[in-house]
Amino acid sequence: MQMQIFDSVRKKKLPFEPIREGEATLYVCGPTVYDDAHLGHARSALSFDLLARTLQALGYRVTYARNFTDIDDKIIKKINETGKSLRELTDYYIARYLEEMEALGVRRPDIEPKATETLDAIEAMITRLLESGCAYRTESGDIYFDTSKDPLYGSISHRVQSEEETQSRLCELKSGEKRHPKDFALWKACAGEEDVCFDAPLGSGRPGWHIECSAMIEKHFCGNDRYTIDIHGGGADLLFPHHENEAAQTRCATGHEIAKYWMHNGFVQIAGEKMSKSLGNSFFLKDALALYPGELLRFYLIGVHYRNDFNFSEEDLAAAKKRLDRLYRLKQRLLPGKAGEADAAFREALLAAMADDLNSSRALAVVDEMITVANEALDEGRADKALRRAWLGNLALVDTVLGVGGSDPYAWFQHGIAPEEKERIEALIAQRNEAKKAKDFARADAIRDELKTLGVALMDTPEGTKWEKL
RNA sequence: GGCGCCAUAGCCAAGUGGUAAGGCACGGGCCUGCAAAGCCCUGAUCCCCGGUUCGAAUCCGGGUGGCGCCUCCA
Repeated sequence: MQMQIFDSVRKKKLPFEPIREGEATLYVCGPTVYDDAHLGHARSALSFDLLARTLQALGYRVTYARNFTDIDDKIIKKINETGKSLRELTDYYIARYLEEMEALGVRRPDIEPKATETLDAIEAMITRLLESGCAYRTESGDIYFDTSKDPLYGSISHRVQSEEETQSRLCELKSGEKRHPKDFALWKACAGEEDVCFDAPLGSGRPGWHIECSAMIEKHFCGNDRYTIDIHGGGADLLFPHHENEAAQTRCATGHEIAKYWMHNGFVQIAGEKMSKSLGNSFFLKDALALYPGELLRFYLIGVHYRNDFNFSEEDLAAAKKRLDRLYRLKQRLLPGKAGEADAAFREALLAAMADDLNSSRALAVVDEMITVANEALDEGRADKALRRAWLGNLALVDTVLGVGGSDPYAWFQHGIAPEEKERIEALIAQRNEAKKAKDFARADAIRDELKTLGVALMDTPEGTKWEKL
């Protein structure tokens, strides 16, 4: 099956033709670890988790890297505010990030490079840029990339600067500082006591943000003479200037393009507005995960195509919960039982949706239709062992490709119930069944109402009474 | 100011030239002691105007509305 990818530089869907047959190399811009992750970080991680899973399901050998920016102005600011060490602070947020991503079912990338562990490659790349004249040093000791040296600068974001803008801004530039408004720092000279500096042949200082990704990619991937990696991903806000700058650095330092395809995920919005740290309207994952199962958040978030904006709302989340419940009810009907091979037509439809630029929304519709067909056959008593095994196989495939539906259905419906509470609920259900047996329906209904006030819904089935936490 | 994205039933959301997937909610039905669950049935001509075409939600032009990038940002 042919994977189609929407390339955000060429702005169209293209067949994915990797640098090396049967392999796929992926690099995604990860978080700057100075604060808790929010739903936007989850969206990005989830989008590219789906990409990695899909490519794997299509038979590619995937090498996936996602970085941690662990040296940056904001991190330094926070260190100075809190009195913590750089490592203390960044290790803490990295651990939190990884925990939260795990709760969302995001698989760990193969490579998780940190800026502070890539200084050798960063310095090597800056040195090359200085030697080739693509970078220059200012009086203060900072090193800047000279965007005017790259004729292809702007080709990633399609941004062309107007002459006027360039002229007017140029006048404001102080002498001794950067030469052009679009030039950006590769290396920042040590700014004193409050700064975090590394000793380097370039002079004591620290790397700029953009150079780290280029250096990491060069360090961990080899590519061919035209591209270093197949796919570069990240949030839509990184297209400019971050990715433009990355591309320029790599182009000037190595003579080839950094990536063959670029993919950018849309934003998570709260009440129709972009959620961001600077706007102060962040919905942090730690708060979301305290309220909802990670798997539900995942299911909710992948219900919208990755390139569209996602508007978060509690109502929509509740609807997503009901939709996922349906999957787990089917699974409950099929268990205990062994999963066999997934149905060929189902597999084809699911993978076709995902291979089409990660159409997870369509993939979920395929799953819903499968659930309906299975329930229908089950209702009509024509579900033989082979069918049941295939359906469990389908659900296993959904778990592999989409990362949802892999939990135990009982655990799913009884999320957050304490053992003693569970005992009490089951005792009440036993009493109700006694009453039902004695045809004392008034008492049976009274017990059901009592359970309802505890947030427990009952379902009488041929296999006994099932219950769910609402 | 420059550049870009989006606008589909009450809500969420696929669909990128051939006469509108799926989910939630609503209503009706089957099933059930009654429910719940499950299944069946029921709903939109796709923001507005104009154009291209045998044919457009899908292409082009012009509006209106929302959002984003241009500074750190997933």
